[in-house]
Amino acid sequence: MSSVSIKDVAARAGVSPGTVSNVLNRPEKVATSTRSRVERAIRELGFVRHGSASSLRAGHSRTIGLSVIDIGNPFFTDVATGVEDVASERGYAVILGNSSGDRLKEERNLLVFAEQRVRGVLITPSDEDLSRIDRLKERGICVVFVDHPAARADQCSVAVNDVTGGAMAVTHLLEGGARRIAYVTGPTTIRQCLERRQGAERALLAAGRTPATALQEISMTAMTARHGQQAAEKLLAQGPLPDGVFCANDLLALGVLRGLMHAGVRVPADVALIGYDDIDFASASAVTLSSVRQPTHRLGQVATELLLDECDNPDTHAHQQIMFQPELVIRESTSST
Amino acid sequence: MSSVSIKDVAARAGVSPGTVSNVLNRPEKVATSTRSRVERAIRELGFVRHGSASSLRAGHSRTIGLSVIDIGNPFFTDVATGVEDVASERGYAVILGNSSGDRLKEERNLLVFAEQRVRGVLITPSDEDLSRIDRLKERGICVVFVDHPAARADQCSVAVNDVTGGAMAVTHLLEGGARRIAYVTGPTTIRQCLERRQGAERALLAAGRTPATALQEISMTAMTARHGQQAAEKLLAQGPLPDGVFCANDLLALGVLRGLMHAGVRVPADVALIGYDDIDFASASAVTLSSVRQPTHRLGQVATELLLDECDNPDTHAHQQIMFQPELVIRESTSST
DNA sequence: GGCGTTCAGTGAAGCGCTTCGACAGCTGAT
DNA sequence: ATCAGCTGTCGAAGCGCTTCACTGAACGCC
Repeated sequence: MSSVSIKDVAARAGVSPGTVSNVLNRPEKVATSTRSRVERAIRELGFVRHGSASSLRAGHSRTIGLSVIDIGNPFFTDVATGVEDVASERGYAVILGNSSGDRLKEERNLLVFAEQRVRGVLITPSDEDLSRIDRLKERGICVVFVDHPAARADQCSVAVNDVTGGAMAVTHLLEGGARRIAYVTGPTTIRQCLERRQGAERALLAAGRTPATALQEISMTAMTARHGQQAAEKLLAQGPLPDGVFCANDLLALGVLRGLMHAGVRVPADVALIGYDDIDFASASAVTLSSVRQPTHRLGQVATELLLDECDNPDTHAHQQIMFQPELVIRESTSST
Repeated sequence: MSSVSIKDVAARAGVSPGTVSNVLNRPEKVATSTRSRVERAIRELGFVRHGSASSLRAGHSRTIGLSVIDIGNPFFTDVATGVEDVASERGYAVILGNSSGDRLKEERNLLVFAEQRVRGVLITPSDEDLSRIDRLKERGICVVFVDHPAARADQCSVAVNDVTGGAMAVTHLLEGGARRIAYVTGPTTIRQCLERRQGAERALLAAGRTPATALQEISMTAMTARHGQQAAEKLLAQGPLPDGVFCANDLLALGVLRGLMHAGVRVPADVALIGYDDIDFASASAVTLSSVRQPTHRLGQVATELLLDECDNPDTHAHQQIMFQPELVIRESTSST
């Protein structure tokens, strides 16, 4: 059973193993008649190239590693499908690693990638210490950052501008007539949360407002719907309600929405509400949720293209730090009409 | 640069390459003092075992392939994390393949798996023609079905009982006092939709009702929130409202909820509503959604354990077709109190 | 002291593939 | 007739590892 090797194919086609390898890897070097003879033998024997042998000899594999923080998060899922699309189209396999934000797990994943001698790695780093990334590069493995702008010019990255996104959201609230705005966010150690807040402040300044007085921040320990509901309760308890609420992600926003509705607050009539990420469920809630959409799928595609370009053309490759722009999605929760 | 091989380690530790290999693979065969000397050399040189060379020689790799229908679906995402957990704990890498329900893409993924000589494959088959699965097994690659009960005894599988789930949901509606029940479903070609309906009918019969008159089916072309909302509009247009609605998934249910609320129908006071899958957002909606939860994460874990057992102990391994039971999750949308 | 036994470690063979220098056969220019 | 320049194919070397038959040394035991 099984294990048809290149030799068997060669014997059947009456050529040498080297020629079979040429058919596989540089078909243009082989005369048409020989080629079709070999191809027939391959089909007849059901030959499948042995990837390990191939990459052992060739010195590189046709796999890439993808290490993300949480594959359960729709954001990363979308990124992953983008990666998968491009990779599989180019004949690459994707090895998935989920770090759960755990430094140790991430390191273990990177080790697995190194053992598999992946061609390159796509990674959303789980923290700012990038020494382990350098170690990969010393090994000759290309690395592209995903959703993390590279600080260095010798490093590709793709990310989405969170400052712009925050500004868009708050500008939209202001244009809808909001005066006092609350920013419901997760842990302030998260870069995205911080930058979205910066954007919010920038929007207030641009509208001639003072962030210190016009913006109230509610920081929660996690970014789930449950925490959003708690945030709403906090808002309700704290005295006069803001008339616009910007949440650092949609889950928080859905929680806030639920909390406000339970208290009889009307959205958007009493309070306008906007989230971030535009997850599927933003358009499924009782009051559909305005949000800021990121080109997640494209993020994965472009990251993969950059990575494969860097691998295939190490000399001509120009490192790029690509920053995508988010997009405002207006729905019922901010449409006061 | 880089590329520290087993030979370099051997030279540094003053042993033969074979001994280094033993330290890596059968540490108990090596004297403690030698072992620690080798381990130090490994650390000092930053040696990383070459997976391709290893699996070429050993005849099998430490990777498994996971082919799912839609990694964007939270169901599969949860399964994937379960798989990843077990695999990475046992030192296996997971190669991800997304078929998007496309037969061709699935076949391409399986080819990639075969080239990588994965140890085994976990697959949610995208259709019922399983000949390509047999071809894999001829190659000596173990296969475990995920969310698809195997019809054959020589094949492992894990799945969740959809008939039971459907019955649970409808029994719950009946116990809450519902008399006329609507089943909002997706395309009737989907096995899950059919079986959940069978469960619904079984529950009605058990309660002494006639499915033909007590159950009204609304079949939509897709299972999204938008389609759910359309289903609600259909229900509203069709005359007397049912007093219980069972949806084949949560997205449909959220759409129905939204459609009913917009029309001023109170949930659960006027209509009780239950979904399926217990996605995160079920507990985040304006009226939290009762649902049927499946042990998705566990599904992935168990599937992987079965697979690795079959790989590691081909002789003693007993094929199993495991059927998990779903679990009822009661929330506001069915709590008439 | 000779003998079997166990324990540690050796080293060569070879997994299936790619690569590259060698070479045969041919064409067309000299 | 000779030769340079191709094109197409061959075949051996070797990628880094595991495996296994083997060698020595150490240790009782009669």
